[in-house]
Amino acid sequence: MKSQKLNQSFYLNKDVINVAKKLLGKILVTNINNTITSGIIVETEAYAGIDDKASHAYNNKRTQRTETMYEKGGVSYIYLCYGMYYLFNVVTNINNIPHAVLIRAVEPLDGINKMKKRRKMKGSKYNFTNGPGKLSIALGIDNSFNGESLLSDKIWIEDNGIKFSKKDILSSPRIGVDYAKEDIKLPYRFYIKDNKWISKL
DNA sequence: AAACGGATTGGCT
DNA sequence: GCCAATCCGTTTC
Repeated sequence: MKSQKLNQSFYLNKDVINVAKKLLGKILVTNINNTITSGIIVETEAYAGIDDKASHAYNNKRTQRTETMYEKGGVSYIYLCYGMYYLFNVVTNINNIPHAVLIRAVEPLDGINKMKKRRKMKGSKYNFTNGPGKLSIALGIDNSFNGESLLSDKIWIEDNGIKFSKKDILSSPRIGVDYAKEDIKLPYRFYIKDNKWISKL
């Protein structure tokens, strides 16, 4: 099967949980100055908008930062975490519904040497895309990608025909959202069983 | 194997 | 001023 860029309708899906699961096995690609780097998405988290206490858009919060999430599905939402990491999210649903999926880990595919170089790791023994901050550095994603269309030729997601069976898709509570009160426990993190590139068990 | 602290800055209470 | 959708090198059990 020929690799196929995901189209607008994929991102307009109104069920962000379903999109988070369907993104597993898809390929996240960046093209920066004609350098292609990519990875297979193996870990995601759904953030379900205004009713989700873990979401930046909880309670319909609109700020300069969150405004990107209110856009029509199919753009990227990038924000700075802990003052030093740019995390990549896929905006979903229709205009004004601020749903998003955080990509937490990818399995390296194309441009592996380039990704290692961007990560500036000493030696080669380290995983370099098994976490949301790491994969952004590896793929060259920074704040300039905020609001960028996923139908563009700078960053996009494609379907290579990879399919995981249902029993290989596991769920858990989301990582690092201890502030989210009762929503801490929601099983909105999805990842591939036994995949060595996920951020943690 | 686990625990800890430093890096570094935007966005709130 | 404090905390955050993190990561890494170092220290301690």
